[in-house]
Amino acid sequence: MLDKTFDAAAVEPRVAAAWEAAGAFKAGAGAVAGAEPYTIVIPPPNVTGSLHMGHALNNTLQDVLVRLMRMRGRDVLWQPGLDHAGIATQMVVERQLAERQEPGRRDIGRAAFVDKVWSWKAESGGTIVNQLQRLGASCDWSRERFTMDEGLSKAVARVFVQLYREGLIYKDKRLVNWDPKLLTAISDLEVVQTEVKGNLWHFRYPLADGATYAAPIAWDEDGSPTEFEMRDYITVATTRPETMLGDTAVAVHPDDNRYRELVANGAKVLLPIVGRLIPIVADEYSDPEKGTGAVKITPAHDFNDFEVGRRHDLAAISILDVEGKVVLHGNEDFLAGLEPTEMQRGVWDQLHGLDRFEARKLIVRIFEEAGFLEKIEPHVHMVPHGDRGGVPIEPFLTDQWYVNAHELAKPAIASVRAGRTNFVPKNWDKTYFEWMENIQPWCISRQLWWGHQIPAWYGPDGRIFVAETEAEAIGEALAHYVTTGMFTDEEARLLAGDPERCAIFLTRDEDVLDTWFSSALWPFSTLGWPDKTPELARYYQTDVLVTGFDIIFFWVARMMMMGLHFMDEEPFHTVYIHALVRDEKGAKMSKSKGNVLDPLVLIDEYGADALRFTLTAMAAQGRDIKLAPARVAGYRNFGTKLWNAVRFAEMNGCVRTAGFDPDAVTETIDRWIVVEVAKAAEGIAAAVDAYRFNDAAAVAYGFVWNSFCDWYLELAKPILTAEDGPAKDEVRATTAWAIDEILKLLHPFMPFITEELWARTAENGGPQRESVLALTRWPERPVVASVAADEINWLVTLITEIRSVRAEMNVPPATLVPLVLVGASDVTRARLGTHEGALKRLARLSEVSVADRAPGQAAQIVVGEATACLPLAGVVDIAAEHARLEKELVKLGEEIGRIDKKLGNESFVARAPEEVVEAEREKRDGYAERRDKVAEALARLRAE
RNA sequence: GGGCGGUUAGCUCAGCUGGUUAGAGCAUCUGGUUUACACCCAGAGGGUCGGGGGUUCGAAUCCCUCACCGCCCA
Repeated sequence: MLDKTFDAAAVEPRVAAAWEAAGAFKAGAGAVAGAEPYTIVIPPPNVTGSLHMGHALNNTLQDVLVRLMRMRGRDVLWQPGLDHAGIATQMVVERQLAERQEPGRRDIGRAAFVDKVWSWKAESGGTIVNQLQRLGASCDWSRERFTMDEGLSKAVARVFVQLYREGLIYKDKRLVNWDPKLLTAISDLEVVQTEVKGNLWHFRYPLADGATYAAPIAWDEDGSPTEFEMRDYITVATTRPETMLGDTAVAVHPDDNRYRELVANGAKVLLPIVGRLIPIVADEYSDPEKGTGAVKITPAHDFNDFEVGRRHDLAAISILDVEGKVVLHGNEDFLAGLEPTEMQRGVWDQLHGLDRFEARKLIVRIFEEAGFLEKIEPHVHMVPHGDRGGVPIEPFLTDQWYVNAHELAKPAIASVRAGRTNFVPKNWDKTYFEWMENIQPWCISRQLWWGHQIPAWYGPDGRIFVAETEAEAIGEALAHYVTTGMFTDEEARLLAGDPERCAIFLTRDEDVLDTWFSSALWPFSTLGWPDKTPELARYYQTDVLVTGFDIIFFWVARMMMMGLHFMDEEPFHTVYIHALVRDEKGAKMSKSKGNVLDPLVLIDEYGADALRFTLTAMAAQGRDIKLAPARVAGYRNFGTKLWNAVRFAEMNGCVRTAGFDPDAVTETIDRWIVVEVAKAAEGIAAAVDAYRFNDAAAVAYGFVWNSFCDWYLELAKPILTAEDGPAKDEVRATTAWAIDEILKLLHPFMPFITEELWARTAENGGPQRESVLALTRWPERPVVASVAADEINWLVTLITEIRSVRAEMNVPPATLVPLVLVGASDVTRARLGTHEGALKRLARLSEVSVADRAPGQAAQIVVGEATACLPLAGVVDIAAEHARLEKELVKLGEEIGRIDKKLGNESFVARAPEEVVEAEREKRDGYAERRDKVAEALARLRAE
């Protein structure tokens, strides 16, 4: 006997163990012979991560897809794994070393540090895997992969080498986003723009050689200048004063009349503090409306300035070191062409070695003291910050490795254009195109130790040898240097046999690759590529990538590029973009706001099934999910409802019957529920196929609660309480069968409770279960038209109407009243006979009869062709009944009037489709018939 | 500034390609222990579908516009 409620906490681990024992999630488990593969690769969570709501939603949806497909007999692989999260992981381990007061990364050296990272991973990495299992994610955990695995690393090396040889990977000196705290380059996508309250400092740069110009100082109403003054300086505004040390120009707009002559005359500015003569260039980058229309140009410290510098062939002078400290001494680029005065030297000495923010203060002070500071305006602006390190990033000029993303993006764009890969919802392709068509070179090198070390070696002359292994690189290098005459054949042979000497003469690039470089290969590297494995042949192309829109650039774009280049086929034909989970007020969940809902806490409180069902039910396309715990509680109740329905069946001896044939049932309610099951199965599957998860959940919920519990079981009660007999046997068997089907239908959404009930119901007898529910076939029965549905609809309407009238007339529930049906057809009379028990029970009737004439003092309800009369002399307020009928009459009159107006409109009748017009006519007839009957009932009442 | 999306019952949201009496859950109100379930049952109230304009025989649905809100990219 089942308890009154489902104990999720106790059951979930047991069910999980049963799945594990059955190998239920293994690739191909439960597949029918000759099944088509169905593949999803999990968007690899970060090895340092723990489960948040986004993961919970993402993986619930994948699991719904995967479980449904598995039940339909497809050869399913849901490939799990983790990415190694270069920066994040390195930070975690470094922090741990610091907390334990152990020697730091640089003290112990690279090899020892990487060992520490691996031991950290073994101990505490990947907690999210267990958390995903708690959610019920039916991944093939036996195939779990990690981007740093040997096989995946081999794939990374192979890809790097091939792209290098194809010229699609190259080394370049460009501005990168530099994190001065973590001392590494990061990609655009790892940069977050944060609003900062800063200042706009207005600096006066003196013009060289006594040049002057007329600057407007007063304007008329139209904004035309009316007064001018002669100036021997030009004012620039900046949010980053310290970068002025690296200024190499001042830019003005070519159409800006104020400066036209200065530009034409080749006037120069004498850069304060530095003493460099820098040109005034005309460039459209500068906005004449903003400030003075003149802007300082620091190509080495600003992305826009870098482009301006390129256009005007300006020097890029970097004045900061990797930690963001000013470096002037020994800075060749800076010193070039300068002849500093004593005073300047003194200032440089002060500035050298200062942190960038300290330098800022000092420079502002110097400008102020020199009278070159015009004004300071408070200014709120966006400052790029590293998403891991949290400090403002510094555009920094360095040598890095790049992928020619522009080239790789071309086929990736074409695939989506041609519909070989489709976004769901469709409009996300705009975001994809927007980004892909403006894609920048992808900086893939990172100055970290944790990650795939770049397979590039440098010879003594700096020549680069790129190869998958060190041995190959040495071979190539020696061959090369023999041809250049550096070594003889003999020397080369000796060197090749002496690894230690090789290591001295060839040094490997110290940097590692961006984590996303390896994630980009995920859809095929996890299947064994570059080896030609059976899994690769079978499961690539995968079916769908399920992810959030914020990750389109990270995963979708990169997987598309790499998949197409190396597999000649898109990694997935569909990209389902789901919503963001927000708090109940619609705010993004964040630790600082303290509005984070922890999925694990919700699982503890309500069970994994409740959380999953909630997320599924709320996963409407194109709208964010505002999650309130009350919703989870509501769907927990749904689980309890199911649990109790099964409990009720158990109490009534509803045991599964061997060879039960749903097509052979004869009781009306049984014939009805058989078809309803088929409808629900079809509705759910169709909705999931269309990625309309919320629709699927709604169909399942409505079917189980409203159709099955509220009506089928209630209608079954009179039969189940009656004497034993064939009807009771059939209802029992049908109930047991229907519950089996319901467990299947709900299983993709609520796997734990359904699996548990699948096992518990088997304990009550009946045939042995052939497998766990997870591997049981999904119900696929044709939906057929059935007269039983009409009959049940009639019954439901009749009961509902009677209940409604009773409530309205204030008939106490305990009072049983007689029902007299007037004007009933033969069919209705027959139905009345069939369902008398249910009718009496559910409408709380004392007796049911038919008559030719309505009894007096009765409430009257028109149901189809008949009128149901509740003789309520003494119980009912006849005046109230008058009013009720009159109200209904008015309402019917309004409806008819509305339709008449429509049908009276000539162009409606002429232009609307025939079936629409016909439907309106039928509707009108129905209303009219009903109106007549209600009018009759009213007349009868009045005559009394 | 560019792009995307939203605005439907007190709340959270459905409503796909224009034809419904505009739905659901929660909340509210009324009543209820009846072979499961009070995490329950029955019944009820509540919306001029953000404003304005247009297309159409017909608009919550398509178009334009305005307002407000949100997100992404500058």
